Amino acid sequence: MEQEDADFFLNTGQFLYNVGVDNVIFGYHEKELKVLLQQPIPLDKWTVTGGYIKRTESIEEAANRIAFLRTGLKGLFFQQFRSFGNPDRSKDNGLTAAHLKKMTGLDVPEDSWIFDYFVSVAFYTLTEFSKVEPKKGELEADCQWWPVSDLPPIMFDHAMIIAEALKALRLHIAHYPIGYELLEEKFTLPEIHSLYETILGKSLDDRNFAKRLMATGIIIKLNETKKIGAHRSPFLYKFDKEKYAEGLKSGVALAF
Amino acid sequence: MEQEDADFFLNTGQFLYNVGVDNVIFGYHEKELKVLLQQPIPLDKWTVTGGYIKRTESIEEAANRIAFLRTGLKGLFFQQFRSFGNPDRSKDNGLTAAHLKKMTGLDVPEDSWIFDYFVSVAFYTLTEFSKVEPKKGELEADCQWWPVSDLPPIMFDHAMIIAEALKALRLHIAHYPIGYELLEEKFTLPEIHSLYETILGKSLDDRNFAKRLMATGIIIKLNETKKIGAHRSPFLYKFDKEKYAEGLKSGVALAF
DNA sequence: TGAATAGTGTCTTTAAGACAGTATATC
DNA sequence: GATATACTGTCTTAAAGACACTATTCA
Repeated sequence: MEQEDADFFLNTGQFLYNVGVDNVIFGYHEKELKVLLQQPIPLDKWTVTGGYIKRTESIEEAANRIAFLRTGLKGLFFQQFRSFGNPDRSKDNGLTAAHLKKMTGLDVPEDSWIFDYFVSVAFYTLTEFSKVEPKKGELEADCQWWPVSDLPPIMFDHAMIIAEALKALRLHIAHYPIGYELLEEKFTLPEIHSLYETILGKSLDDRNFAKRLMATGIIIKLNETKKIGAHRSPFLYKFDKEKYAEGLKSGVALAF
Repeated sequence: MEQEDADFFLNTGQFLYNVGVDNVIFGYHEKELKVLLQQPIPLDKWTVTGGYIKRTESIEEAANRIAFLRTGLKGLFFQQFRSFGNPDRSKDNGLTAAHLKKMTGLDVPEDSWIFDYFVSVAFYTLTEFSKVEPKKGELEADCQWWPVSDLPPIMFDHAMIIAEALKALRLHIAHYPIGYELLEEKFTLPEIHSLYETILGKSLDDRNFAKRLMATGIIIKLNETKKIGAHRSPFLYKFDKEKYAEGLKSGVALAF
């Protein structure tokens, strides 16, 4: 990848300058909310996954392409929530051409465009993380899931980006349905209840939760139960696709 | 301005490439909601006011600086609402180097950075438009207020940007206090009532409006009345600065 | 039959929404 | 006193929130 690298660090015209995309990829599994982070180089600091925008694609397409590189998943639900830009945000004294050379052997020009002032258009997305095997990029040292409640040291302003993403997600959940990407096709009431509790970070009264969720009409009770352990079998539900799509468009009232 | 122009069109390093700021500047005055638009060149098409980001400033600072250029106002309330970016969004066959040359006499290179793919970080802001004398830039043909309900032909994707800004403003109004920038220091209930009706584009029951607005505590009734025509004099109110600031931070319930 | 989880109904409190008559100022 | 606008209170309805018992499964 010698020549490609040289081209990349010089940016021969494939990518936009000074603007990129950052994806806060949230992953849910069994009452745990995690976020996918990567290590740009072997430092004990992490960033959200992000990348550059090709001249031929929209910012949304860039976000999708970049998320696919790390997760192997396509067609995720994406939500743009804010853009970040100031001259100091990409400054981190750990990330220099010299350190990159030392750790990776790559010759990166000190004035490479990748060290320039970048405005970041930030998106968040949601997935079921047990299905995802994170794939690190060639220029990254690592890429893995971290619990939202117990993050490692974060580089740049990415701690703020994650915090804002979580805020946007929690606001979003009050106005739009959520869960399609995070649950099996058929799921139980306790499962979706835990999902909402985990994302919102607080407990929700089970009776009121069920009452209101059913009132929206976005889920349908099935005539099957899920066999679990030595306990009463819970009924299975599925999303009403049409009502769900309509809720995504025009909103639902779910202010838990 | 010869040399400066040449420098500008070549971008000698003062501005970021491929990313800029667009401001949807809303103006309110006597029950009318307007938006400040400019004509980049003498075409019968208009854009929202926008500009480029200096390498030394944040995107918020850029938005403030650019709004100041057009309105002469500083310290406006700004709200970032979305970023727009796709390869085709800046394509408008009316805006070419040849046409610019013809209309303005300026020699703009056909491959100037200003014709490139731009990601736009969009903000909206609010002001009292009767106090503002719009100032067009040197490269613009015109700059003036247009009623939101009766817009001229709009260039690029700026009709969508305006529509999204209005949507964001109307959503914002339900969660945060508004009006500080749009009303005199002392104002009457009917005045703020009209303001909300105008922004929301619908009529609000006067009794319920007053009840809820007072319940938030963000306005204080004064012991003065405003002398108007041959009618009962309405009481004056002012914003409770602290409650207002707190409402901006943590939100208020004003879902009209 | 004990342990663990599923599932649901009612009451209270609060907020939203609809609605109309009295008060005040000026001419 | 005619007119135009300011101002406010009550009732109804809907939603939110608090709360606890019964049902099922199987070890």
